[in-house]
Amino acid sequence: MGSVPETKFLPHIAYDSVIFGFSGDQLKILIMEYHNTNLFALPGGFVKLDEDLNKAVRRGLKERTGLDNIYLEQFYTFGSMQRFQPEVMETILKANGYALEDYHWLMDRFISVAYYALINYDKVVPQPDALSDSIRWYPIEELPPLMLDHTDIVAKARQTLQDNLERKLVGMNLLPSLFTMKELQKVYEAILGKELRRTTFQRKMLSLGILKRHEKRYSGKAHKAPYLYSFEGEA
Amino acid sequence: MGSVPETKFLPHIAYDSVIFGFSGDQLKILIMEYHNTNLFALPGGFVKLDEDLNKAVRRGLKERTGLDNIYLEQFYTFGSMQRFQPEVMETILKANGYALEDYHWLMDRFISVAYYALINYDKVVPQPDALSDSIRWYPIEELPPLMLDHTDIVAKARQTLQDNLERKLVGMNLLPSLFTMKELQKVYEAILGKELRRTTFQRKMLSLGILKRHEKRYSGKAHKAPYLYSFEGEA
DNA sequence: TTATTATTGTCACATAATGAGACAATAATA
DNA sequence: TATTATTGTCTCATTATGTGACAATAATAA
Repeated sequence: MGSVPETKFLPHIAYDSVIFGFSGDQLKILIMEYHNTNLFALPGGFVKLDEDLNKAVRRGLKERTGLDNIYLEQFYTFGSMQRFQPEVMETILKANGYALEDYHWLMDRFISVAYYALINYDKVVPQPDALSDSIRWYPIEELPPLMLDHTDIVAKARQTLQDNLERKLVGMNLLPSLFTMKELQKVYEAILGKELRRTTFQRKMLSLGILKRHEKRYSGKAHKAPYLYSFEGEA
Repeated sequence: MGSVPETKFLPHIAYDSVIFGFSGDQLKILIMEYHNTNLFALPGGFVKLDEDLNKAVRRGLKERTGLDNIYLEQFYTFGSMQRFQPEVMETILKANGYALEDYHWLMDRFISVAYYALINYDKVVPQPDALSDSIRWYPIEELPPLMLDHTDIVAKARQTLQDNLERKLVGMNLLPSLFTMKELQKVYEAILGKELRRTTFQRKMLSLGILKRHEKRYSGKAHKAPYLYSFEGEA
């Protein structure tokens, strides 16, 4: 759930986004907290009457992250009756001083189309919306209790990300344009939730032929400096 | 699009189903034709106000195929503005003698959640609905022109089926409970749209440890009879 | 200047998976 | 009894992956 409408939106249809970033060797996602409610939720929003669904999601992502051209993938649409809990939205609206009559459409049943996004953590300054007083990164393993079925949505996003890890070149979207092999490996490990063998991983990545090798990065540490890489087509 | 409402449905939300069957070494899907319109479409329907999305789809599938407990997977939600063509629905309603005023909600914009189903061809007697005079199997390679974005929906269904072929044990759902290795191979070939090596395929399938071998099938042909197999847990 | 340390890039070998063909077994027919 | 088409299995080559060894090297310590 997200911004309160000034224009008209399609009733009963929402989207939620699981926005992944990578920092400190951890996979993280953006979570919002609503004013004075102790309610945590995925960033989401609604679709304008004459707006493409995908466009609506990109619009919302742009508002929240400031980023265009994000890697974005729709992965599931949640439509069970269990997610219909009007008292939750009522709590949020009341806590923010909105009159229920004006926003009654928000307390109807919603079906939510869920997307995940992969972004470069360092490029983002998360922006809360009108109803939430904070939006910040949480390690995927240390999420607060989320409202409605948002915990399920996160779980399914992660599963999909794992399934797509080889098929689509997912790793690249979570890193800056130049990175070391070790950093890339850490991304894969964070997504899969398990450790990988260094030599096997390195051989595999190089054999794909999608990495371009650049000069070394001198880290200041007492050991051999690693090469920097970029993905072919970037940098 | 599908049955005309007697009870109330969620506005703006529809589902479409790509129902796969396998017959004559070909992958086929069920396509409806609307009365007197020359319009072809995927079987679909709407969600009751208090009904789970997934339940709604199973309900529709049961009506159309007579089958319960179908293998069913949601794969994408289509929400572009391009799919909003009220004149198409107008044509269908007029051709069926419905008053537009009574069904105006059908001419609104719809977002469609798409599912694919895998069923045993021989167990199905397709049932048309109130608006369509026919529903029948078409080989996936020989579809008539479909209305709206249904051609895209079919293409995405097939792509998803291919992607899932190894990860999920998809083949089993398209065959009767007893089948030969060659029949199983034909299913895989039809889904992938390419031929596979007999010996490699056979070795692979047997190594999975999910096939149970039964007595041979004597086909009456002048050659060695193949074993019949079932999937572990069935038959 | 030289040894030490941690990490990197690469190689070598073992094991597993897959591609490709050979061939015997066999059910019906000639 | 020979022939035919197809099946089940085997073998060998090729490719991919698991696992460890080892030299190269950037900074630090001696």
